[in-house]
Amino acid sequence: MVTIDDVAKCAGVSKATVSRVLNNADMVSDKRRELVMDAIKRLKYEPNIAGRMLRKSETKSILVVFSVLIPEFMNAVTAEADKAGYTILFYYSPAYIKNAKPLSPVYQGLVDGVILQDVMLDQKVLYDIMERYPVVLCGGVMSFEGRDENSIAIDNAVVAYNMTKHLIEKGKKRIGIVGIQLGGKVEPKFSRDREIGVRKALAEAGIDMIDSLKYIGDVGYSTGREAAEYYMSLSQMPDAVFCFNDKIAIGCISAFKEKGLRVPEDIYVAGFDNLGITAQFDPSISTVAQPFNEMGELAVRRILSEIQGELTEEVKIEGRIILRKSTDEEA
Amino acid sequence: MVTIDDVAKCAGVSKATVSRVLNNADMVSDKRRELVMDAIKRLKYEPNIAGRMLRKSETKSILVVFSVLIPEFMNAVTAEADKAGYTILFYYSPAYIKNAKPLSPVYQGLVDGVILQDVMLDQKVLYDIMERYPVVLCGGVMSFEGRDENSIAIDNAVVAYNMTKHLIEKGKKRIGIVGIQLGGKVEPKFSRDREIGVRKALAEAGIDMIDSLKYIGDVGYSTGREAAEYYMSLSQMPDAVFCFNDKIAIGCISAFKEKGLRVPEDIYVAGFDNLGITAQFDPSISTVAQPFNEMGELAVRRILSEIQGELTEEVKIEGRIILRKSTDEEA
DNA sequence: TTGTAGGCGTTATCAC
DNA sequence: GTGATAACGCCTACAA
Repeated sequence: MVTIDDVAKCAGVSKATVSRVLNNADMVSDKRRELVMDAIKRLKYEPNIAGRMLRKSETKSILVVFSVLIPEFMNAVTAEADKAGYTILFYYSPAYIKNAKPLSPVYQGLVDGVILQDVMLDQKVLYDIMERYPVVLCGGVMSFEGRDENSIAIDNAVVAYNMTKHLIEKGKKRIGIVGIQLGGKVEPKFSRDREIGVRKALAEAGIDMIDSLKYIGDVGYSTGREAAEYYMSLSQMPDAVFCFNDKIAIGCISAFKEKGLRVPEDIYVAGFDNLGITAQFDPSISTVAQPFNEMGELAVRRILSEIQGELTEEVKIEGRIILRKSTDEEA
Repeated sequence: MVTIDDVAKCAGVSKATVSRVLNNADMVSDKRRELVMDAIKRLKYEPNIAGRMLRKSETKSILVVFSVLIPEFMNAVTAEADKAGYTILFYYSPAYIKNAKPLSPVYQGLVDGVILQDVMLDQKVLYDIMERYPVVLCGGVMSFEGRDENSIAIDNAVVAYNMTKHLIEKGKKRIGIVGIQLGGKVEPKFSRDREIGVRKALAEAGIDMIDSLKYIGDVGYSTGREAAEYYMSLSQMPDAVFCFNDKIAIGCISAFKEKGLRVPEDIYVAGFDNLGITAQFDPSISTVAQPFNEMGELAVRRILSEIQGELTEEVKIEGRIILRKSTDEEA
């Protein structure tokens, strides 16, 4: 391991000087600063986290706990943190965490803050973490009571409302929704919000939401298949199905097609998330795109401002509906 | 923060004794051990990780650098490490890394070892990391010269050979392949290996590989679309296309379908990776499944044995071809 | 502007 | 068995 001593020797200065260069103290002569920078590069030196932590109780790294991989988000988070000299570490976790066990790195104090992306925890565990670190929530899977500015998500009700309005304008009246349950039990906030949006659009159009057309299951293709089978078993099928994620929509469409139903001719199906595959699928799938780039950047900026005790401006991020063939013959 | 000193004072012993109690050294008298345990409980003492890390230069965590998310792999890695009391941290990186910048956690002494999953680095950077930490390679994206037991991947040539044999048995003779390039430049080892397998199967069947039927591009749907367009522009099209990943296969099939070509009736298409979507797609897609669970477990066991300086037995893992409609009318 | 020195909390090596 | 003590790598008074 390369230490600050090695750098100092290599650059022919004292380790205090090296430390000063690292910490941007500007009372270092340009000449020595350059010497030091050179040595750092040559030796590929990076300050040892343990040493720094012990001394400053600061690690310059942020933990992102995630349950869903979104490359765009990961890229954005990593890049934004990098700008500020922070390192992002990812920790993979199930979408729903009941106890704190899966979060050991959090408790080891190896990071300065935690971003929870698409992870739903028991409120007690959440508050326990929040006592130790700044926490930012991402993805709308759960809500903070109070600290709403630390919750980063699109307004799910609004986009669901817009999508539903589109279906209604296309003449659909019997709209089924497929909601999401995590760990076979809990419906995350974003799913409940989307339902609220759907109901609002229906209500405004004077259409009754038919409760029996709501199906709920976990994330994944099979939920879509089950939903499709359920709908096909009804005496009167829905004329459109709004699935609360794309995998569900894909499973749903596949099951319909296998039984000879045509999408969109016989029934509309919409998804959510704008996975790459939705543009490739036959039919291409209407869905909702989230600005994952912005979300990642925002999450990092938010957590850094918490860590550094500053305030940031409130930024709104918005989902955008994308209409494709599965809900629009002419698309 | 309560330290080991506080505990020592509270229990009326030296901190050395407290440390011994904590580290299960059994040369502590029962009487003092109890005293210490009592104090620890009363003060809610938890050893400071930074201190321990600094002293032992052991972090009990492993970094997994990945460019492709495979939930099965991540689960397996996390679970297997957990068994041994290790924590897995993930670090997201592009598939092809030219310099060491994206690997800062490695240099910060945050981890005891590194698993590189589907990440291709400059050889110089790789060797540099290997000088500092045990490294295990996963996914066949590059090769170790020498240390082959630390390279975990299926035998890509063999499965590609098997898939090609299947195509040949189905009567196909003009077989196109779509290879993979990372960062727009480098063809990873697994792609080259797959080509070797294809060529071998063709050679054995006495069929000439038609070089103009090889297309190469990056991972992703659009490569498949480009390949399809390329093939359709030829005076004589291939009768089967073996794409070296599923996204490419999907893009390829989509483009064919849009031009009115039917898969499998007019042309066969096979993929690689067994993404969930391949079973849902229309037509369902023949592909190769990799045992990601085993790979994850194996990778962790391998790296732990490196860290602890033990030897493990050599285990072979194998890919498995899965035949579906896209290469088999009756499937 | 630079270097020296002390200490953050822990464990390991000594003596006793 | 037990207790002093010396590191581990870093940052920051303080002295020069």
